[in-house]
Amino acid sequence: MSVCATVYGICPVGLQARVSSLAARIGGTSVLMTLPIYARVRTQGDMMVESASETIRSAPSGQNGVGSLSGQADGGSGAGAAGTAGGSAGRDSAAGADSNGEMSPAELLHFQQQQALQVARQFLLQQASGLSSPGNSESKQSASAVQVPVSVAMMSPQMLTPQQMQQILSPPQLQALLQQQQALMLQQLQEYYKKQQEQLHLQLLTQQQAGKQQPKEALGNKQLAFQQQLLQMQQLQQQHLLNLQRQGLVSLQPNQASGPLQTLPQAAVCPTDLPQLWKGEGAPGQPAEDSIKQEGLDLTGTATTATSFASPPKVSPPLSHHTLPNGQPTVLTPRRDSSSHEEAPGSHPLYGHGECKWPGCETLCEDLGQFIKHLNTEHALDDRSTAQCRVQMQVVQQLEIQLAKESERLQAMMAHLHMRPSEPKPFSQPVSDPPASLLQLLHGSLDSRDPTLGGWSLHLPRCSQLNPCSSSFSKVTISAADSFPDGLVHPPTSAAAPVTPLRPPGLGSASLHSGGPARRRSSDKFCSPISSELAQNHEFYKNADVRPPFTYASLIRQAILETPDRQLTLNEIYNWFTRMFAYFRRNTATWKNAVRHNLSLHKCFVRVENVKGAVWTVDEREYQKRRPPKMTGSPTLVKNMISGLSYGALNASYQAALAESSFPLLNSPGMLNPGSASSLLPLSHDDVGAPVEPLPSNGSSSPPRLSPPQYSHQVQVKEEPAEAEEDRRPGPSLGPPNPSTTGPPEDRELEEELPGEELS
DNA sequence: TAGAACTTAAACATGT
DNA sequence: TACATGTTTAAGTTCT
Repeated sequence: MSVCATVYGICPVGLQARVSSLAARIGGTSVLMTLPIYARVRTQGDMMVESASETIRSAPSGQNGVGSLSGQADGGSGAGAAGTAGGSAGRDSAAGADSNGEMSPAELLHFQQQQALQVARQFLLQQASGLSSPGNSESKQSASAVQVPVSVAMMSPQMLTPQQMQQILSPPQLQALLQQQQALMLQQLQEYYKKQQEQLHLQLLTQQQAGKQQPKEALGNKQLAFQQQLLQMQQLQQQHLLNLQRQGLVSLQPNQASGPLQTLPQAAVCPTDLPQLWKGEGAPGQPAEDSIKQEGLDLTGTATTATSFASPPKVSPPLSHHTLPNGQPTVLTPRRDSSSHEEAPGSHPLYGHGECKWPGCETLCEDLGQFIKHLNTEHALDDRSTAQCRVQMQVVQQLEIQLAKESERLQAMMAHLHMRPSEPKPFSQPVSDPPASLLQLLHGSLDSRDPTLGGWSLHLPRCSQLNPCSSSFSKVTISAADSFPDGLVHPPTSAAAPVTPLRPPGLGSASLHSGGPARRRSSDKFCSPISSELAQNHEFYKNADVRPPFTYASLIRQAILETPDRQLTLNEIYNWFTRMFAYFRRNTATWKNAVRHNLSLHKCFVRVENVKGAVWTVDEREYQKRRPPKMTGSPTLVKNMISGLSYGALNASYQAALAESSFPLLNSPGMLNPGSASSLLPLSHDDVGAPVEPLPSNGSSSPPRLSPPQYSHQVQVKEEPAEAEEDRRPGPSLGPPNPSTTGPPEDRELEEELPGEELS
């Protein structure tokens, strides 16, 4: 049996130990884990984004942050060389950078875009004769401004961690949503990139006429700018693809790069002339032969690009390199993977598949040495290289901004669709994603292009940068094949079971800490419809060695309430635990003691002498009473708390909560009117989804001795001894209310004393 | 930081 | 005596 660990997810703190122990428990069994791909590694690209001018000086190879995914096993020599060159270039250009240092990124980008247009103009002027103008007709229709489709937001689920999404959505919903996202994204991506390319093409065409007066001298720089603009688009595309990958929409394994990836590039394939322009323009300093050399290879057919995109790296380097329509040295994920496989240690971030991956270059280099030579000659310190670095920075920055925006939009959408309007809290206080961490995640996205990361499995270690728990994660093997599009690993077992994430479905943020003892309290205490969750994920808990995200008390209660007569012997409770949860089948040592302990400790469990011995029942009133933590004061406070608690409940059992399409807590009169707890409905909210029989029938049908002792009055029979005991206990409880003097079971004592006022 | 809730472990008592 | 059951205490963790 495969073991599903509950460790994935953003576990704020302290899960590490748990994870470790869990990992230990899992032992030799196959482990499926869902890990949020919270890769967070600061790459050169990141740095560059952070400080533009600085980066130019120090990270000339920052383009890797976006483009080069090929292994950088050796980043040393080659990168070092490039770095040196670029570094000096940056230094030299520092003056230039400083000169326009006042320019904001947006302005800079605008300026660059204008530059690109001018370049295109000039370039077209120059090449007017040789360049056929295909797509004249099509160009007109795509004159709309370049917009990032809304769906882009869907591509950055990093904004919402998988956990958050899980908390918000039930597994089926989550899956459905993800599927929709996938379809929508792919579709929109296709349209988007098509538009982008068409627009660029249009720009070129339109400039053909307008730009005839432009002086040729500025051509070089403007070509560069245009190049950069194209690069931007390509990188955006890459980013989107990466996001897709992160979501699991795109397989992590190269050989799994199937449908989505294949369709995407196909659609994204640009008109053949565009790459030609890209190459044909040939950077001023770039040997014409280089550009010409490659034109013929990749730009000939889109079909080729499409196939090479998804196909394993066996494709000839040149071909594989033009997987992206733009003719850009694409580094799409499949290729990245392949790169990681193929590229020997002695690779360079700017060198892969026998090509120079400098933006727009793609010069074929037989070996690293030749590449280095090429790098030093063609991409040496000059204005062009510097500008390209600068643009690369801007690209990264823009991508981040864009991702942030779209991710926020996604959040808002999710909030709107799945959360109560009255509950903005869940998003206002995300589990782990304040705006800052949003950027971190965004960084992570970009970082994922870090060529040093051989594969996506490397997300694990990087997780540590977000969460201290990750070190444990790294011990666990993550199988990409096991990942579902929703980014979760679903329980390997029980095909019959609902699509449940590996993490106990009800495991929200709270259960992430489930390693920890008290984590579940919010879930179980506050109306998590444990019964419905158990009903829905019965198979999961039954088969997966996952600790249920409920407290012992809630589980015991559930066990008891599930029986017709609402009473169980201790042994039956044991049996229920073992029957329902694989976890308790394995870890027998402690939990039985804990069960007994809880039965004794909590006042809500009442021992009833029965014919066949002692049985345990639930005093629902007491159980409800103990739920709300100390709450005093104003109704608003209470309301706020309820709101917050409902989020906790959602965390704990988002699935069940959504299934019920309402927040039990909010709907529970008992909760809203704690004072009326005594008038609790026969079935608490927890029982909403439970297959509990009608009370009367149960009561009547149950053995005579003690009619359903579910409620206090019923329990009285057996409670007598208990009460008597309590009476005997440090007396004050019955005398003048003096909680402080109550005996050890404060639980019972205290609760007795603040029945109504507690929440009023 | 304190307190509450929870888990875990253990000692002890009682009954079978 | 061994085991199951039940009570109680204490320590530790996590969250609020």
